[in-house]
Amino acid sequence: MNRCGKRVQADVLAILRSHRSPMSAYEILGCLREENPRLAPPTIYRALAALTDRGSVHRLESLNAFIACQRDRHRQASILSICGDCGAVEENVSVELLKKLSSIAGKSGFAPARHVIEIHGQCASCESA
Amino acid sequence: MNRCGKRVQADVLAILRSHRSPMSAYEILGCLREENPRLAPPTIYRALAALTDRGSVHRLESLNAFIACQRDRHRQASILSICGDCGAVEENVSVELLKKLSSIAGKSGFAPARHVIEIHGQCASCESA
DNA sequence: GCATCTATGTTATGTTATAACATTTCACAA
DNA sequence: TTGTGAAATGTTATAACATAACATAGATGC
Repeated sequence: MNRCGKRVQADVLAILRSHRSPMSAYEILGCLREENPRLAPPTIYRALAALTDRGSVHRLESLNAFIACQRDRHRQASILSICGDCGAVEENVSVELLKKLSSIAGKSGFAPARHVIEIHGQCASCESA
Repeated sequence: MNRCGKRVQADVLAILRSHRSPMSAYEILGCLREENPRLAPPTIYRALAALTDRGSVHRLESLNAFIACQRDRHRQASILSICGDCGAVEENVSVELLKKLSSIAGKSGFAPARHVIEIHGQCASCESA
């Protein structure tokens, strides 16, 4: 039974792509329940796990929320800038910064595996408003 | 009634300092309830909010957990390296990295206010083991 | 067909966090 | 000294986030 899982993943991704700002798993669940009222949290969380594994979706650790990847598939960690006013998230990638970060952590012998980089602040349009 | 609040904060900080690895709010609550069984979650969360505000405690966003600050008071954001094996957290500060990060986010006009930088991986001693 | 494997569905519950209101404490003035 | 108000804390309840554990359904190979 593989088709259904892919279906849920596609639905979750479509919903996330139609939003500029992050959504919680339960918000996504709410949307999908309009079509299929029997959907339960584990289904959503499984779909989100698959999507984040492949990099199509990013999890915002500091918000407990999710957003569709805004760039081409990249295996590098993203730098996610989160506007506290409008909720919009901007995604950047910087190999150079990740290198520097790894070297700072690596001074003590630490071996980095996953980077979480989130910046809270105000986006350009909210700031000028 | 100011003394009691400070008291709870001091107790929370003492417990966090006696642990090398992060603790969840409910783990802290469990410890403090041995002394005072009537403590409730909001009391702990209020103490943690005060402590994180002053920088004595850091919140690990990707773990929903807390750890005592390992350095002198610093107003800069920390780089927190989290060992997935033993749970130990190492704290680093790098003004240079924060500048670079701010400049990357700032290219689009984003104004950073709070940085969240966490690295999951393996610490030196777990790696060599 | 039927055994078995894996994905998915389903139920229940665990974990994290906070809203809303009650109570206590304390400062300070009448 | 007692009344009043402000601020901290206590208390109850519940919201929000996440997963364990088991049931069921389809696919695949025998």
